[in-house]
Amino acid sequence: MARKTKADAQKTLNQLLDAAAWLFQTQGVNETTLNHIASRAGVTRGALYWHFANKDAVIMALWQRDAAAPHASIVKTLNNTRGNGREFKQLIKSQLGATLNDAALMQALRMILLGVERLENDSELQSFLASRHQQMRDSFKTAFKQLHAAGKVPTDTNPEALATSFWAYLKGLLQLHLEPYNQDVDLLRDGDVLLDIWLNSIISD
Amino acid sequence: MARKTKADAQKTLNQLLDAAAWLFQTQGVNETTLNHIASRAGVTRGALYWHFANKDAVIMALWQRDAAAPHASIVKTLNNTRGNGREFKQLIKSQLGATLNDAALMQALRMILLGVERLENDSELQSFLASRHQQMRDSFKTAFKQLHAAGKVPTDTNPEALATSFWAYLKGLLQLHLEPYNQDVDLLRDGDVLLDIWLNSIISD
DNA sequence: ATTTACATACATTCATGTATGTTTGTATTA
DNA sequence: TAATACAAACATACATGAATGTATGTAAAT
Repeated sequence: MARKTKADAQKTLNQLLDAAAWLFQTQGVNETTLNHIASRAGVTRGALYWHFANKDAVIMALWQRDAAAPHASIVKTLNNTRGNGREFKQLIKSQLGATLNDAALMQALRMILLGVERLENDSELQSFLASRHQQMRDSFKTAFKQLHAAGKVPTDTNPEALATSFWAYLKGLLQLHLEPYNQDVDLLRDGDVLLDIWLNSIISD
Repeated sequence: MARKTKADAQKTLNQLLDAAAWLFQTQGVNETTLNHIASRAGVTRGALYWHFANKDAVIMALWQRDAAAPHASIVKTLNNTRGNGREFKQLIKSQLGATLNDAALMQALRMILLGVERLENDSELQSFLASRHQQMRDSFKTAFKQLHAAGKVPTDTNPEALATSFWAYLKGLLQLHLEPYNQDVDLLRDGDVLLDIWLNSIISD
């Protein structure tokens, strides 16, 4: 009803994003309606439509707030990787640990890895997500090219294939971790072991 | 309008499933409505509701028709694996190839790997899919226990962890293959190479 | 005074589920 | 074997609810 101060408005915006993140995680993205989000944030859809154009905009804003910085950091780190095997392994494991412990980031990841189908949609969100995926894939490619040049990975294997392989492995692990199906996969507990299975078999120190 | 013979009814049932599979693949499961399915099958929702209780029932019927047999075959084969490394690798690669070339099965897989979010839903479909996942995971566990007992995998690593690792890898590869994001991952072309990266690094002949 | 930051109200569309109607295949009976 | 009853295999119609988007109202900050 009453107009809020600019700080208050920013606060409700964050409350909307918090509500969205929580709902996306607990009931899924597709099952979450704008009314759910607004209600849980203690406002009406009017407020939501003031801050966001639609649901896709909420999703992208969530990414910007919670995942953009960590994502950029990881990409940058990977791109700066020298061909040091031990360092790379350490880096991956610490980054995974940090990711798993960042609740907001994990919610964003869950959203991306599990929550978005949208094939033909050709929406802005679609290309938005595609570009983030591409950034990660590319940074892994350059990292593995470095390792390849330094002779830390089997030289008879295409470094791009290795990058694809590891990227698939990472996504698969996160998938298992996030899926409700199997409760026995817990990366917080077994992440290092599982990563080592791939890393130590492929990359030398 | 008119009543059909029993064979005709079975035909429309299959047409409904075909339509559902096509739509699930091209527009996604969540975006596909019962009306879409019925229209594409050349009938009305009345026919669909005659054959299926709801959308979940359609999904499960699709699995039964297209994926149940291959799935059971793979599970059985894995469970019967002796600790022969070379044989296991060959088996995996041939099974993946057969899977990729089975269009109907791939549609079902896409549905399962990409198309179903449904977390809290606690539906029959949810537990249905969970049980198939469990069957696959379990069969990989027994296979890797055999390989472990035969000394074909690093004996200092828990065979269950190896099974989880490979299962994650497989799911990740299929994910990359199916996702619209990256067109450059094609398992039909690179599947053997990518599988070998993991298999040859972990399993000895 | 004007614009911000919402709440409220409205219009519309769409998806689901169910109820009912209709035709014809099929079994039953005489 | 022909008439009849029943049920299968749908189509049609309806009732309902939910979600979206937009338009409008409004109180306070600036």
